[in-house]
Amino acid sequence: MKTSLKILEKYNLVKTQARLDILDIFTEKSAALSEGEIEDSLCGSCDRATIYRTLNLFTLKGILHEIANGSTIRKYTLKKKPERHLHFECNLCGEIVCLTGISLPDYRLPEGFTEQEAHFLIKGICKACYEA
Amino acid sequence: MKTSLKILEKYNLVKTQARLDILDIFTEKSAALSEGEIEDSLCGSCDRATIYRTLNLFTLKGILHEIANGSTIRKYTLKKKPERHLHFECNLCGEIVCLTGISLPDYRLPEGFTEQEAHFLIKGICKACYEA
DNA sequence: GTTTATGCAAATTCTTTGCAATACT
DNA sequence: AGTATTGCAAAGAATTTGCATAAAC
Repeated sequence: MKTSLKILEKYNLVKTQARLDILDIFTEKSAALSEGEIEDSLCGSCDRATIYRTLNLFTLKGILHEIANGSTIRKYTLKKKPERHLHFECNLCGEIVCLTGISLPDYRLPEGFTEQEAHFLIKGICKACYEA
Repeated sequence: MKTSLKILEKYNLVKTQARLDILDIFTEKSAALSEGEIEDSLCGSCDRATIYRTLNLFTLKGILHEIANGSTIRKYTLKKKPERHLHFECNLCGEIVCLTGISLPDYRLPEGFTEQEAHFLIKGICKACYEA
């Protein structure tokens, strides 16, 4: 069965075309995506409001994960385990990719602080842009 | 001489009241600030557009540093050395503070990737909220 | 006196919401 | 059939911009 369908079933969500289409994009692309990029990929087959509502729903359910980037445009990726991993945002092309396979730096929070999520973002020049 | 005045001189910027006032707030407060919070602090003595223009100018000049949080509201702090340090955002009160004094062991980026900035954001419950 | 910054208002961009129409179970 | 989702349009929030006025050098 298709991955996207499986995800909707796992989370007990109504299976609609919009949700399947949006999940398809995320399972195909490894980079983080914004609402606008999804809208472009779907070529108008799905309304902007629906995309926003779907992104919010998926984030709430834990299917997607919102990247802490320095911009006002929200970007999302499929949520992966382990939760704590590095993201790399290219200052030239703007792509945000997950750097899996890189061990995270270790740190200790001060007394009294409790960690719930960690967002590690490295900004710089990605391999593709460097070689271009 | 006042710190704010020194900063403007160091960066060769025209010394205006708005810039001094905004810098004063940053030197007094340790938490990251948004345009809205600065506007409130200034009680209308400075226009919204001016605050935005000033924040952008200071960021461009390297006086301020934009925090990579996951929200649509931009927050800034005075730029400190070392550039790579942890920020902690409280999920209850929303405050973002710099966790200086926490050492970040090294990590290695994959071949071909060049680092220009690192943004490490831990989200959770801050000490003040935990104790309240 | 010239250059640069500010204030105001309007425009842009990103995101959310109300509501009737449609799709899903 | 009944509930949940979508599309449309309008509203909202954050940020930027044009232009005349005011402040800084």
